[in-house]
Amino acid sequence: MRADAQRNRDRIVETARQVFREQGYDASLDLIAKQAGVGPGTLYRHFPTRDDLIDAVMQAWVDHVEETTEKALAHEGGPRERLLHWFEEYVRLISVHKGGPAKITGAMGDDSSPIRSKCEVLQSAGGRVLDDLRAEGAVRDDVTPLQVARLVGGVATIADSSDLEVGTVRPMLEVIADGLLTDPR
Amino acid sequence: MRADAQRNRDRIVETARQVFREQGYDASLDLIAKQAGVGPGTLYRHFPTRDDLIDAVMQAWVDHVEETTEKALAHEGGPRERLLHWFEEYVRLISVHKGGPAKITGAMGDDSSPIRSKCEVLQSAGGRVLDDLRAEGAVRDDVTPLQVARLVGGVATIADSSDLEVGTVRPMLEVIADGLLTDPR
DNA sequence: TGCTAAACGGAGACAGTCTCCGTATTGTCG
DNA sequence: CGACAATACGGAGACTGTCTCCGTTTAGCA
Repeated sequence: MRADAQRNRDRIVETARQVFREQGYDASLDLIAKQAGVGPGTLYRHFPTRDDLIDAVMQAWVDHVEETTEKALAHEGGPRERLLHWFEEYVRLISVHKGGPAKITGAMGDDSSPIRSKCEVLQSAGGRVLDDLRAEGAVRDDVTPLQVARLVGGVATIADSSDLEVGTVRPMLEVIADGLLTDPR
Repeated sequence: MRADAQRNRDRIVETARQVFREQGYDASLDLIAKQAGVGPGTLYRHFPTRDDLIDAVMQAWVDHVEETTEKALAHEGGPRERLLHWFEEYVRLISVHKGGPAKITGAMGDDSSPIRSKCEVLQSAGGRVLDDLRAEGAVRDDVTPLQVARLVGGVATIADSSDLEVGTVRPMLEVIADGLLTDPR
């Protein structure tokens, strides 16, 4: 890639990161272009669709996901405690941007989604948490990680669109956790 | 209201019902106006916001909700069976139009939403199902009907945006149900 | 230094939302 | 019946966002 192209690409991604954080994923792309000091054409050449741009923006976020997963796996406590801890981290992770929960949860299980690769990190993270608990016989095994992701993602989506406080989701996550755990609470 | 105003209002609602069913709730309002044979100004005078129009369209749907609720309350079977039956009916009800689950679940608990009155029917219906089960001591009492609506609405929202088959949601609803029920399964 | 492939960027086509205001219709009252 | 408010209509157009085309510029190589 030519040097100027690389420079512009970087500026667009950096600008997009800020604008998305402030205004959500449906912010105007032309505005992002202008703010980055490039023409709309340049933005659209680098990122033909909105999702392609979101994908690029998420690169740093992916690292954060991986780090958080490690911590969640090492979390102390009983199965219920660990499961809930992961759920809360998960909601926090996908809610960093407005509209994020819907976007990410929607992309899961959709092989053709441009941001699918990014969701995979999350999905495998959830899979690991679940596998660990399953190995102890703590959670039922007739539910797939994808289904769990959709359950928790659904709650996060509603919380996001209704501007609910993060703490508000806890009781709902508990219901899901209790529905998944095998042993009596 | 003047006779011509009433006539136009009716035509707009009827047209909107069809267009929403075909294209979802984000269909173009100017197109609905044109299709109804009125100017955009007329549509916007009758319905200042999109939600106001959706509210009017939903009037017939409300009757359907009430009828379905009666049946669900009369449904035979154990607590788990009855709860799940209601969940499935609920998902079906809010998913009649594309985008419906997000729209309806988002409006719940939002006192200022124009479509709130319509959601109330659903909410009280859910409350009745839950109350009945609670009276038998079958479901935990530390979870509010609103939280249950959000849990189930979340699943419906994801299913709607991911174009999932209706049958696909059953396992997820089971998790929620099991998380709510008090007795061992 | 000159050339060419690569990249830029902005004008503008297109679509949707929503408003303003001149025009038309309704229904009432003398 | 006829006229005159009050009410309602509707479309032109302002505004915003998406996305493309193509004439112009620039990087990087020989």
